[in-house]
Amino acid sequence: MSSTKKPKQATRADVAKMAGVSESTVSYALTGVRPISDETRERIEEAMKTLGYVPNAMAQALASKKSGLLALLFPVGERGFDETDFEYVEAATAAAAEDGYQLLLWPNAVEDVASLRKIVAQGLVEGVLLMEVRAQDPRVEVLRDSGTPFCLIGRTDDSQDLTFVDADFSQWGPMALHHLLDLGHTNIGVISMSSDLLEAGYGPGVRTEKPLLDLAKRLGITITIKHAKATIRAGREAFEELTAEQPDITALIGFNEPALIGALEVAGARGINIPEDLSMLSFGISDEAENMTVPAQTTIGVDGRELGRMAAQYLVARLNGDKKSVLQYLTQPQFVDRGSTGLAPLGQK
Amino acid sequence: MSSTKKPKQATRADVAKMAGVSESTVSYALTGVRPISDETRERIEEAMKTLGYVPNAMAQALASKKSGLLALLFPVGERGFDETDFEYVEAATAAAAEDGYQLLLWPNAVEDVASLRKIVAQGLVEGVLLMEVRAQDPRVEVLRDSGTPFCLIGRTDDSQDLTFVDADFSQWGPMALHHLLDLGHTNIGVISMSSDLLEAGYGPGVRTEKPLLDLAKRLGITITIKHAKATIRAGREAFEELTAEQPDITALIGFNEPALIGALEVAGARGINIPEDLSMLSFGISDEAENMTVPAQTTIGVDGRELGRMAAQYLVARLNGDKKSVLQYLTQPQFVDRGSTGLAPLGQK
DNA sequence: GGACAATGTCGACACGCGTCGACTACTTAT
DNA sequence: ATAAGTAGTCGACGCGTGTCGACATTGTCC
Repeated sequence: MSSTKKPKQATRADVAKMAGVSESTVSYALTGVRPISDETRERIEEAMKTLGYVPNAMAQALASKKSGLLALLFPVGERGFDETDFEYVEAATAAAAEDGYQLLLWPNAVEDVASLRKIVAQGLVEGVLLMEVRAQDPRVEVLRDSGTPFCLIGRTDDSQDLTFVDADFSQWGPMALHHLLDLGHTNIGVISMSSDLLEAGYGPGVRTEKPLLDLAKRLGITITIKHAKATIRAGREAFEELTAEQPDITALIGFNEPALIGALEVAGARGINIPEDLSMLSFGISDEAENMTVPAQTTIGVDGRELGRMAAQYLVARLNGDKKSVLQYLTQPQFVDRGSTGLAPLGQK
Repeated sequence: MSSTKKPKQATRADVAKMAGVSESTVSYALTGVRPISDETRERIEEAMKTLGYVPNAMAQALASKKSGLLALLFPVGERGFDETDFEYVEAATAAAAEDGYQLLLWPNAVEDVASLRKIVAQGLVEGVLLMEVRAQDPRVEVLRDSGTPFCLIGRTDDSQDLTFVDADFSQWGPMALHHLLDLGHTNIGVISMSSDLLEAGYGPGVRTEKPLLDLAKRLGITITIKHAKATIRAGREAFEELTAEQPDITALIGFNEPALIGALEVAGARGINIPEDLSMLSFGISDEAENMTVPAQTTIGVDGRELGRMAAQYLVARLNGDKKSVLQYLTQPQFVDRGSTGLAPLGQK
């Protein structure tokens, strides 16, 4: 019967005693800060193995002032996690691990500044990764004057002094318009994210729409935007409203994955063929989401893995004392043609 | 210019000095373990406030052997997070917070037993919550003989000695069958999750299918199961195969949200009306997902919040020294009628 | 032969906190 | 008046590490 008693973790003292050396020698064998003879090292390592010794994380952290922990502030009660989020969480975790750091997802509401302040003050984590950053984000201020290194995934309006990685959303609209204009589309509908998110200053929404609208005006393209919540149902309604208002649109840009699926459903039910009758182009759909829409969507998006990896690396750079250099990174949009766009049906050549 | 210098955190010594008391007095003022005069307490609290004192988490943990941290092992490289997962993560976080614990999501692959062993050995977390539990899960053994208290969300095949919360999946199939049989359905299709998950021993799949098939045989109901990956595309294909093989099915049970959406799309395109031509019933769709399907689905599922809350509470109970009592909880299935089932079309009355 | 550096090891202390034992100044029961 | 508490406080120590200074040993270069 395997008793589930508390198997008291062996300590450095135990290892030292068993190996017949002093405690500091054990330390140096572990860290390599000072040379140790191969002979002694072997004895120590054997003792560690038979005792199942693992250094106590908290004692290590206390003594060295380095916990090896990074926090990824994990938004709760918000827009849910989509595939892209997953991608960069995974990539950031892996990148942090490569540098010897553990990345923890710390559930925390965006508004809960008090908890955040306590988290960084109690010194458990060495650095913080912030996602779902808003245009004006109260958390940034807290982090800034806490002295804790941090890196944003996204950015605030006023971020020239900050460390961040973000997608270059300003290019998404123009890139999409040029592509569609080349195909002859001059009347384009957009199904974007909910107005709530925009008003809260959600970066991807804010930064994308304006350049898109500005360029459309310059190019003489008619744009009609519908904002929808991130549900299939909302997407259906948005598509119906959109086509009712503007029956002549020949192309649709989607920036809201669930809503896009809803739009596709309605289009399918109406016998609208894609791309023959209607071109479709989606923002921000990840590779994993490719199978989530039928037909697959031609996409302008971001490499989530790249973002996550860069974020972790920037943060680690700050931890390693790089206080001076500007660490800011904007990923170029990725255009993936999956055949959901084609020549405009009226063929104005 | 707000300098971003390291504002060295005040320590207990600083507070003691400013308040003119000993360090231990500061401690007792904080913990209340021993009485402190109101007068001194006020001086101390004022000092703490002006110094911005927050106890150092690692020192506290080291001295008290209590870190106040719980880990929720967060599966990476797996089936993604769905809405229900979110629900119980959120609920568990909240429940843990109520008992004074922080719940961290610790990204960790299910197979990465070595990391897990290190995590619990280094003593950073006091307890562990395990999700995505498999029928045979190597992590359980590691936790068991590490002595770290843990609680499963889900269970293994051999879990009579373990602490867990889980949905009572064995009831889902029978409940669904009785409901459908009452409506006159005797030929039922099922679109379930991918075979990969089942073979890996993914509990919800395994525990649901057998009772469903057994009861169907007893009742003389024809069941045809298709396994599909969790994508809309796979759901479309599954539905097409299913209806090709069994053109006479009058009801469809879905246990795979994305695939279900795909099935709905195909059904819609074929002009199949729900529930007039085909009844549909879904397993495990959460309230949040209600808007993700059109029409909304009649559902047999689980209250994710309840699960998460119970899991956290059970774990905390173990931490508080409750070693003896059996802490195991199976949630009753929740039936929510959203009108997607109706009388079988052939009307065998 | 001695000066010097490099190698290998030990002891002592600090990190910031929890907590035990002891001590003082009272209060209450005897 | 004495014993027996109780409230309030202090000093010392321990938690398990990292790391600095000191020391002994060995090798190297003139």
